[in-house]
Amino acid sequence: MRKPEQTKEKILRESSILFNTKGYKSTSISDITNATGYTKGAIYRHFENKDNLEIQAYEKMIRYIFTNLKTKIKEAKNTKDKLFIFLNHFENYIINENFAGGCPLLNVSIEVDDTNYDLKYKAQNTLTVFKETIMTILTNGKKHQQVQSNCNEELVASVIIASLEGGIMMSKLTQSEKDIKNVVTHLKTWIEKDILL
Amino acid sequence: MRKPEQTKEKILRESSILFNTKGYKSTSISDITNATGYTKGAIYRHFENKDNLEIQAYEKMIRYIFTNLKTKIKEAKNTKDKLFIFLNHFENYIINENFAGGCPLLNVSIEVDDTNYDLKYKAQNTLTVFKETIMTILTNGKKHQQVQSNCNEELVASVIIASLEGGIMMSKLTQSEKDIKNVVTHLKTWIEKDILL
DNA sequence: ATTATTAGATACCAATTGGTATCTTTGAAT
DNA sequence: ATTCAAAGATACCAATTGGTATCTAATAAT
Repeated sequence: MRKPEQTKEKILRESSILFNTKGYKSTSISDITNATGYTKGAIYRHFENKDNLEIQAYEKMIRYIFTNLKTKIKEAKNTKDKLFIFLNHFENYIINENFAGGCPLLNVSIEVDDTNYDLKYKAQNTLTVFKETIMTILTNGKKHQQVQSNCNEELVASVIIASLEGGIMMSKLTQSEKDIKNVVTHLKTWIEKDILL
Repeated sequence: MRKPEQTKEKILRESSILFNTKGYKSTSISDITNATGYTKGAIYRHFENKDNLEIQAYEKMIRYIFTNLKTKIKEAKNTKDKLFIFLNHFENYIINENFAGGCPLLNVSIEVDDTNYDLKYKAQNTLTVFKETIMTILTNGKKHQQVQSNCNEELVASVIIASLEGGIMMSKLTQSEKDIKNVVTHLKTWIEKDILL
């Protein structure tokens, strides 16, 4: 009962967890063979090399995240709900058990240097999409008279994402939900007071 | 003309740069011999093992940072100046050329897992000191009627540090000062409006 | 000047790394 | 039932890893 598609999926699934917890460079091929039960032969049949596996694993994580996030945001009716869904999503990197290792974007951003060209490029793209997601919510909010007209979308996007990512870093380090919760609490008050109408 | 003290200093100096740019795990002993011009023999005479070198290098960076930061904060007369010095310090991780690799705390926090016990402990301690620095400024500010009496010091400390670290991550990734500047701009307005009296 | 000590260089080590070539097994098509 | 391409296992490879043992050279004490 051989199912090559399932094999590739399992390799991607297990290596994603390893990459996002141990780190990309620190995860060896043999770590992945141990986790999956497959051998090198199986891995190198489905992936050109380790770099390629890293990129596909990262893309799979991000695709999963955005799929979830975008549908939830679409379902939300007003600007406030949409923004709060965004906040809750990041809070979940710490609160929710099945996001082992925290935010994939944060992890890759810190780990990559100029030698990891492709992975860095993917992460840059992720950040752009995150920022644009928030900016679009705010711009649409303005149109529907739900956001203050003097709101600087780009600045707000920077601030929201930065706070959340930093909060995740702090909470992961201290193994406590305290900091990310402080951040989310503050962002919610700030949004209601200074951004929404 | 052999100066063992200087040798150790040079090894620490060069490896600090490598650890903070390439990453701790990704920096090999031979990277360090190349950078310093010394050989393995010299390194292992001064440092028990690589883990120990990593820790001493991290501690040296943090000690340097806190020494600078604390004197500057002490020199500042009022709460606002003290807090702004803190912000400017983090902004410098991106703006200033001689902070290659960004914030050592952020880098270590993301890289370590449970196997890097000592380094993780050091980073946890760094974060605590950062938070306490801000909280002390705020508490003293309250005493001198410069900070609003309902200010939640712990929350403000979380938010300031999280935003700054996240901003650094974003600016490092995009190789642009935009995000960290957005964050600092916002924090300054927020502090003046909602924290100071 | 000789000696003792220590700093640093050299030469090695086993283990692990990513990667490849080859072999065996599986399952679908004939 | 046989054939055949593809999936995955096995066995290898050179390069690199952190680490050690040993050797040489430099300095300080005598």
